[in-house]
Amino acid sequence: MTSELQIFQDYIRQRGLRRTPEREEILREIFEVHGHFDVDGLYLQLKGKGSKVSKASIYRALPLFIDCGLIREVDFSDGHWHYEHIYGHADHNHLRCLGCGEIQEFEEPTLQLLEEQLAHKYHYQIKGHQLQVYGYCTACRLKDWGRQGV
Amino acid sequence: MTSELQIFQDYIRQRGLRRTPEREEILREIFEVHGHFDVDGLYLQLKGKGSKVSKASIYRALPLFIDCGLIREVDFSDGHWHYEHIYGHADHNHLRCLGCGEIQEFEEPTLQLLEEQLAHKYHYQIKGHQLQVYGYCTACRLKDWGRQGV
DNA sequence: ATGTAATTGAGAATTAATCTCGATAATAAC
DNA sequence: GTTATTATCGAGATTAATTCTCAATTACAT
Repeated sequence: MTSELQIFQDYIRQRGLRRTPEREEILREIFEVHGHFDVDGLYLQLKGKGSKVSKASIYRALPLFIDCGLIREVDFSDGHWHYEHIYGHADHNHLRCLGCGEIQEFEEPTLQLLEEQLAHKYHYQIKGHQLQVYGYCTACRLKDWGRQGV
Repeated sequence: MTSELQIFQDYIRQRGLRRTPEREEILREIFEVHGHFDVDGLYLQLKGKGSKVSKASIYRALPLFIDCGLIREVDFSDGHWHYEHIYGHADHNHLRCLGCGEIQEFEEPTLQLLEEQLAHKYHYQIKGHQLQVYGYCTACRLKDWGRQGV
Protein backbone atom coordinates (compact mmCIF):
# COMPACT_ATOMS: atom_id res chain seq x y z
CA MET A 1 0.00 0.00 0.00
CA THR A 2 1.28 3.44 -0.84
CA SER A 3 2.04 5.66 2.08
CA GLU A 4 -0.48 8.29 0.92
CA LEU A 5 -3.17 5.69 1.37
CA GLN A 6 -1.70 4.71 4.71
CA ILE A 7 -1.75 8.28 5.93
CA PHE A 8 -5.32 8.70 4.81
CA GLN A 9 -6.48 5.52 6.47
CA ASP A 10 -4.83 6.45 9.74
CA TYR A 11 -6.63 9.77 9.50
CA ILE A 12 -9.93 8.09 8.74
CA ARG A 13 -9.65 5.72 11.68
CA GLN A 14 -8.55 8.45 14.05
CA ARG A 15 -11.57 10.56 13.16
CA GLY A 16 -14.12 7.79 13.26
CA LEU A 17 -14.84 8.19 9.55
CA ARG A 18 -15.29 5.37 7.08
CA ARG A 19 -13.07 3.77 4.50
CA THR A 20 -14.93 3.76 1.22
CA PRO A 21 -13.90 2.57 -2.23
CA GLU A 22 -14.83 5.99 -3.65
CA ARG A 23 -12.42 7.85 -1.41
CA GLU A 24 -9.62 5.45 -2.16
CA GLU A 25 -10.31 5.62 -5.87
CA ILE A 26 -10.10 9.40 -5.79
CA LEU A 27 -6.95 9.43 -3.71
CA ARG A 28 -5.25 6.87 -5.92
CA GLU A 29 -6.10 8.87 -9.01
CA ILE A 30 -4.72 12.06 -7.48
CA PHE A 31 -1.40 10.49 -6.68
CA GLU A 32 -1.08 8.86 -10.08
CA VAL A 33 -1.13 12.30 -11.66
CA HIS A 34 1.77 14.63 -11.23
CA GLY A 35 1.30 18.34 -11.12
CA HIS A 36 -1.78 20.41 -10.42
CA PHE A 37 -5.34 19.31 -10.86
CA ASP A 38 -8.86 20.60 -10.42
CA VAL A 39 -12.20 19.00 -9.62
CA ASP A 40 -13.45 18.93 -13.17
CA GLY A 41 -10.28 17.43 -14.59
CA LEU A 42 -10.13 14.82 -11.87
CA TYR A 43 -13.77 13.90 -12.44
CA LEU A 44 -13.30 13.49 -16.19
CA GLN A 45 -10.18 11.43 -15.69
CA LEU A 46 -11.93 9.06 -13.32
CA LYS A 47 -14.92 8.87 -15.62
CA GLY A 48 -12.62 8.13 -18.54
CA LYS A 49 -11.32 5.10 -16.67
CA GLY A 50 -14.83 3.81 -16.12
CA SER A 51 -15.17 5.03 -12.55
CA LYS A 52 -18.65 5.80 -11.29
CA VAL A 53 -17.49 8.30 -8.66
CA SER A 54 -19.63 11.44 -8.61
CA LYS A 55 -18.45 15.02 -8.50
CA ALA A 56 -20.17 15.43 -5.16
CA SER A 57 -17.94 12.74 -3.71
CA ILE A 58 -14.87 14.47 -5.06
CA TYR A 59 -15.99 17.74 -3.53
CA ARG A 60 -16.52 15.90 -0.28
CA ALA A 61 -13.25 13.99 -0.33
CA LEU A 62 -10.84 16.83 -1.11
CA PRO A 63 -11.27 18.62 2.23
CA LEU A 64 -10.34 15.38 3.95
CA PHE A 65 -7.16 15.04 1.93
CA ILE A 66 -6.34 18.64 2.70
CA ASP A 67 -7.03 18.12 6.37
CA CYS A 68 -4.64 15.21 6.66
CA GLY A 69 -1.93 17.11 4.82
CA LEU A 70 -1.80 15.16 1.56
CA ILE A 71 -2.80 17.98 -0.79
CA ARG A 72 -3.45 21.70 -0.65
CA GLU A 73 -5.51 24.29 -2.47
CA VAL A 74 -3.76 26.55 -4.94
CA ASP A 75 -5.25 29.79 -6.16
CA PHE A 76 -4.63 30.58 -9.82
CA SER A 77 -7.26 33.33 -9.84
CA ASP A 78 -9.17 31.75 -12.69
CA GLY A 79 -12.49 31.22 -11.02
CA HIS A 80 -12.06 27.83 -9.43
CA TRP A 81 -9.73 25.98 -7.11
CA HIS A 82 -6.74 24.01 -8.15
CA TYR A 83 -4.99 21.50 -5.97
CA GLU A 84 -1.56 19.98 -5.68
CA HIS A 85 0.23 17.25 -3.75
CA ILE A 86 1.99 18.23 -0.60
CA TYR A 87 3.01 14.79 0.51
CA GLY A 88 6.35 13.89 -1.03
CA HIS A 89 6.87 17.32 -2.57
CA ALA A 90 9.17 20.12 -1.51
CA ASP A 91 7.35 23.25 -0.46
CA HIS A 92 7.18 25.63 -3.39
CA ASN A 93 5.36 28.67 -4.73
CA HIS A 94 4.02 29.70 -8.12
CA LEU A 95 4.97 32.28 -10.70
CA ARG A 96 2.04 32.68 -13.09
CA CYS A 97 1.87 34.38 -16.48
CA LEU A 98 -1.15 36.67 -16.72
CA GLY A 99 -1.14 36.22 -20.48
CA CYS A 100 -0.99 32.48 -21.13
CA GLY A 101 -1.44 31.05 -17.64
CA GLU A 102 1.91 29.25 -17.65
CA ILE A 103 3.04 28.26 -14.17
CA GLN A 104 6.65 28.22 -13.00
CA GLU A 105 7.32 26.68 -9.63
CA PHE A 106 10.05 28.05 -7.43
CA GLU A 107 11.30 27.44 -3.93
CA GLU A 108 11.80 30.15 -1.37
CA PRO A 109 13.05 28.65 1.88
CA THR A 110 13.15 31.99 3.68
CA LEU A 111 9.37 31.91 3.94
CA GLN A 112 9.84 29.29 6.60
CA LEU A 113 11.68 31.87 8.66
CA LEU A 114 8.98 34.41 7.96
CA GLU A 115 6.37 32.01 9.30
CA GLU A 116 8.33 31.62 12.51
CA GLN A 117 8.71 35.37 12.93
CA LEU A 118 5.00 35.92 12.38
CA ALA A 119 4.10 33.14 14.79
CA HIS A 120 6.18 34.82 17.45
CA LYS A 121 5.14 38.39 16.77
CA TYR A 122 1.38 37.82 16.49
CA HIS A 123 1.08 34.71 18.70
CA TYR A 124 -0.35 32.68 15.85
CA GLN A 125 0.01 29.01 15.21
CA ILE A 126 0.91 29.08 11.54
CA LYS A 127 -0.55 26.35 9.35
CA GLY A 128 0.85 27.39 5.99
CA HIS A 129 1.09 30.05 3.34
CA GLN A 130 0.32 30.79 -0.29
CA LEU A 131 2.60 32.94 -2.36
CA GLN A 132 1.61 33.69 -5.92
CA VAL A 133 3.79 35.96 -8.02
CA TYR A 134 2.33 37.08 -11.32
CA GLY A 135 3.49 38.90 -14.40
CA TYR A 136 4.11 38.30 -18.09
CA CYS A 137 6.38 35.72 -19.65
CA THR A 138 8.63 36.68 -22.54
CA ALA A 139 6.33 35.28 -25.20
CA CYS A 140 3.27 37.14 -23.92
CA ARG A 141 5.22 40.33 -23.49
CA LEU A 142 6.09 40.26 -27.18
CA LYS A 143 2.56 39.33 -28.23
CA ASP A 144 0.57 41.98 -26.40
CA TRP A 145 1.58 45.30 -27.86
CA GLY A 146 -1.62 46.92 -26.66
CA ARG A 147 -1.00 46.66 -22.98
CA GLN A 148 0.74 49.41 -21.08
CA GLY A 149 4.09 49.46 -19.39
CA VAL A 150 5.17 46.20 -20.94
CA MET B 1 -9.96 66.90 -6.32
CA THR B 2 -8.33 63.95 -4.60
CA SER B 3 -5.37 62.46 -6.36
CA GLU B 4 -7.06 59.06 -6.64
CA LEU B 5 -9.70 60.72 -8.77
CA GLN B 6 -7.00 62.51 -10.73
CA ILE B 7 -5.17 59.27 -11.46
CA PHE B 8 -8.39 57.64 -12.56
CA GLN B 9 -9.34 60.48 -14.85
CA ASP B 10 -5.94 60.51 -16.47
CA TYR B 11 -6.33 56.81 -17.04
CA ILE B 12 -9.83 57.28 -18.46
CA ARG B 13 -8.70 59.94 -20.88
CA GLN B 14 -5.64 57.99 -21.95
CA ARG B 15 -7.76 54.96 -22.80
CA GLY B 16 -10.53 56.83 -24.58
CA LEU B 17 -13.05 55.77 -21.93
CA ARG B 18 -15.70 57.99 -20.43
CA ARG B 19 -16.01 59.85 -17.15
CA THR B 20 -19.29 58.89 -15.57
CA PRO B 21 -20.86 59.90 -12.28
CA GLU B 22 -21.28 56.22 -11.39
CA ARG B 23 -17.58 55.48 -11.66
CA GLU B 24 -16.66 58.52 -9.62
CA GLU B 25 -19.23 57.69 -7.00
CA ILE B 26 -17.82 54.20 -6.64
CA LEU B 27 -14.24 55.40 -6.51
CA ARG B 28 -15.05 58.06 -3.94
CA GLU B 29 -16.79 55.53 -1.75
CA ILE B 30 -13.85 53.14 -1.95
CA PHE B 31 -11.40 55.76 -0.80
CA GLU B 32 -13.61 56.96 2.00
CA VAL B 33 -13.45 53.54 3.54
CA HIS B 34 -10.27 52.27 5.06
CA GLY B 35 -9.36 48.66 4.98
CA HIS B 36 -10.62 45.84 2.82
CA PHE B 37 -13.92 45.71 1.02
CA ASP B 38 -15.89 43.45 -1.28
CA VAL B 39 -18.47 44.02 -3.99
CA ASP B 40 -21.44 43.25 -1.83
CA GLY B 41 -20.37 45.47 1.03
CA LEU B 42 -19.55 48.31 -1.30
CA TYR B 43 -22.91 47.97 -3.00
CA LEU B 44 -24.83 48.03 0.27
CA GLN B 45 -22.85 51.02 1.51
CA LEU B 46 -23.60 53.00 -1.62
CA LYS B 47 -27.22 51.95 -1.50
CA GLY B 48 -27.41 53.02 2.13
CA LYS B 49 -26.33 56.48 1.12
CA GLY B 50 -29.08 56.68 -1.46
CA SER B 51 -26.92 55.87 -4.45
CA LYS B 52 -28.57 54.22 -7.44
CA VAL B 53 -25.39 52.56 -8.70
CA SER B 54 -25.96 48.94 -9.71
CA LYS B 55 -23.85 45.96 -8.82
CA ALA B 56 -23.10 45.46 -12.50
CA SER B 57 -21.46 48.86 -12.59
CA ILE B 58 -19.35 48.02 -9.58
CA TYR B 59 -18.26 44.80 -11.21
CA ARG B 60 -17.41 46.79 -14.33
CA ALA B 61 -15.57 49.57 -12.52
CA LEU B 62 -13.29 47.55 -10.27
CA PRO B 63 -11.13 46.15 -13.09
CA LEU B 64 -10.50 49.71 -14.20
CA PHE B 65 -9.36 50.75 -10.74
CA ILE B 66 -7.14 47.70 -10.61
CA ASP B 67 -5.73 48.42 -14.04
CA CYS B 68 -4.69 51.95 -13.12
CA GLY B 69 -3.08 50.78 -9.91
CA LEU B 70 -5.49 52.23 -7.35
CA ILE B 71 -6.67 48.98 -5.80
CA ARG B 72 -5.89 45.29 -5.96
CA GLU B 73 -7.64 42.00 -5.46
CA VAL B 74 -7.01 40.11 -2.24
CA ASP B 75 -7.77 36.45 -1.80
CA PHE B 76 -9.12 35.46 1.61
CA SER B 77 -10.23 32.04 0.39
CA ASP B 78 -13.81 32.57 1.41
CA GLY B 79 -15.49 32.20 -1.94
CA HIS B 80 -15.35 35.72 -3.30
CA TRP B 81 -12.87 38.47 -4.01
CA HIS B 82 -11.90 41.16 -1.60
CA TYR B 83 -10.14 44.36 -2.55
CA GLU B 84 -7.88 46.88 -0.92
CA HIS B 85 -6.30 50.25 -1.69
CA ILE B 86 -2.87 50.26 -3.16
CA TYR B 87 -2.57 53.97 -3.76
CA GLY B 88 -1.22 55.65 -0.65
CA HIS B 89 -0.58 52.39 1.17
CA ALA B 90 2.66 50.59 1.81
CA ASP B 91 2.88 47.20 0.21
CA HIS B 92 1.84 44.57 2.70
CA ASN B 93 0.67 41.00 3.06
CA HIS B 94 -1.94 39.24 5.17
CA LEU B 95 -1.89 36.86 8.07
CA ARG B 96 -5.33 35.32 8.40
CA CYS B 97 -6.85 33.35 11.25
CA LEU B 98 -8.57 30.20 9.99
CA GLY B 99 -10.84 30.26 13.02
CA CYS B 100 -12.28 33.75 13.24
CA GLY B 101 -11.08 35.31 9.99
CA GLU B 102 -9.11 38.06 11.71
CA ILE B 103 -6.58 39.69 9.40
CA GLN B 104 -3.19 40.99 10.49
CA GLU B 105 -1.25 43.00 7.97
CA PHE B 106 2.50 42.77 7.86
CA GLU B 107 5.24 44.11 5.66
CA GLU B 108 7.92 41.96 4.14
CA PRO B 109 10.24 44.09 2.03
CA THR B 110 12.38 41.16 0.95
CA LEU B 111 9.62 40.08 -1.42
CA GLN B 112 10.65 42.98 -3.60
CA LEU B 113 14.04 41.34 -3.98
CA LEU B 114 12.41 38.01 -4.66
CA GLU B 115 10.41 39.59 -7.48
CA GLU B 116 13.59 40.91 -9.03
CA GLN B 117 15.30 37.55 -8.77
CA LEU B 118 12.35 35.80 -10.38
CA ALA B 119 12.14 38.39 -13.14
CA HIS B 120 15.76 37.73 -13.96
CA LYS B 121 15.71 33.98 -13.64
CA TYR B 122 12.51 33.30 -15.62
CA HIS B 123 12.53 36.36 -17.88
CA TYR B 124 9.22 37.54 -16.56
CA GLN B 125 7.96 41.05 -16.20
CA ILE B 126 6.58 40.87 -12.68
CA LYS B 127 3.37 42.76 -11.99
CA GLY B 128 2.86 41.86 -8.36
CA HIS B 129 2.37 39.13 -5.81
CA GLN B 130 -0.03 37.79 -3.24
CA LEU B 131 1.24 36.30 -0.02
CA GLN B 132 -1.26 34.93 2.43
CA VAL B 133 -0.10 33.26 5.61
CA TYR B 134 -2.72 31.45 7.61
CA GLY B 135 -3.02 29.81 10.98
CA TYR B 136 -4.84 30.21 14.27
CA CYS B 137 -4.80 33.23 16.56
CA THR B 138 -4.42 32.76 20.29
CA ALA B 139 -8.12 33.10 21.02
CA CYS B 140 -9.13 30.50 18.44
CA ARG B 141 -6.40 28.13 19.54
CA LEU B 142 -7.85 28.15 23.04
CA LYS B 143 -11.41 27.79 21.83
CA ASP B 144 -11.06 24.83 19.48
CA TRP B 145 -10.04 21.87 21.60
CA GLY B 146 -11.29 19.45 18.99
CA ARG B 147 -8.83 20.31 16.28
CA GLN B 148 -5.56 18.47 15.97
CA GLY B 149 -2.05 19.62 16.56
CA VAL B 150 -3.12 22.90 18.08
C1' DA C 1 -26.97 -11.13 11.58
C1' DT C 2 -28.51 -6.60 12.99
C1' DG C 3 -28.71 -1.69 14.03
C1' DT C 4 -26.60 2.72 13.38
C1' DA C 5 -25.25 6.32 11.24
C1' DA C 6 -21.78 7.82 7.69
C1' DT C 7 -21.55 8.02 2.81
C1' DT C 8 -23.18 7.82 -1.71
C1' DG C 9 -25.25 9.68 -6.38
C1' DA C 10 -28.42 12.64 -8.65
C1' DG C 11 -30.13 16.65 -9.08
C1' DA C 12 -31.78 21.01 -6.88
C1' DA C 13 -30.19 25.17 -4.71
C1' DT C 14 -26.98 28.75 -3.94
C1' DT C 15 -23.96 32.35 -5.05
C1' DA C 16 -20.38 35.16 -7.30
C1' DA C 17 -19.56 36.97 -11.44
C1' DT C 18 -20.51 37.77 -16.32
C1' DC C 19 -23.37 38.66 -20.17
C1' DT C 20 -27.38 40.62 -22.90
C1' DC C 21 -30.02 44.23 -24.43
C1' DG C 22 -32.64 48.28 -24.87
C1' DA C 23 -32.22 52.91 -22.89
C1' DT C 24 -29.25 56.66 -21.59
C1' DA C 25 -25.75 59.95 -21.81
C1' DA C 26 -20.64 61.40 -22.52
C1' DT C 27 -17.76 63.04 -25.98
C1' DA C 28 -16.45 64.66 -30.62
C1' DA C 29 -17.55 66.91 -34.80
C1' DC C 30 -19.99 70.30 -36.89
C1' DG D 1 -25.88 74.61 -29.42
C1' DT D 2 -27.10 70.49 -32.27
C1' DT D 3 -26.21 66.07 -33.84
C1' DA D 4 -23.99 61.61 -34.39
C1' DT D 5 -21.48 58.07 -32.39
C1' DT D 6 -20.83 54.73 -29.24
C1' DA D 7 -19.43 53.83 -24.32
C1' DT D 8 -21.91 52.98 -20.33
C1' DC D 9 -25.87 52.22 -17.68
C1' DG D 10 -29.53 49.21 -14.98
C1' DA D 11 -32.20 45.12 -14.75
C1' DG D 12 -32.50 40.77 -15.18
C1' DA D 13 -30.99 36.38 -17.45
C1' DT D 14 -27.11 33.32 -17.67
C1' DT D 15 -23.11 30.74 -16.36
C1' DA D 16 -20.27 28.03 -13.55
C1' DA D 17 -18.31 26.42 -9.24
C1' DT D 18 -19.64 24.67 -5.19
C1' DT D 19 -22.80 23.18 -1.61
C1' DC D 20 -26.98 21.15 -0.10
C1' DT D 21 -30.92 17.77 0.13
C1' DC D 22 -32.64 13.37 0.43
C1' DA D 23 -33.58 8.69 -0.28
C1' DA D 24 -30.80 4.56 -0.95
C1' DT D 25 -26.70 2.21 0.23
C1' DT D 26 -23.14 0.32 2.96
C1' DA D 27 -19.19 0.34 6.47
C1' DC D 28 -18.52 -0.79 10.91
C1' DA D 29 -19.58 -2.03 15.86
C1' DT D 30 -22.04 -5.07 18.65
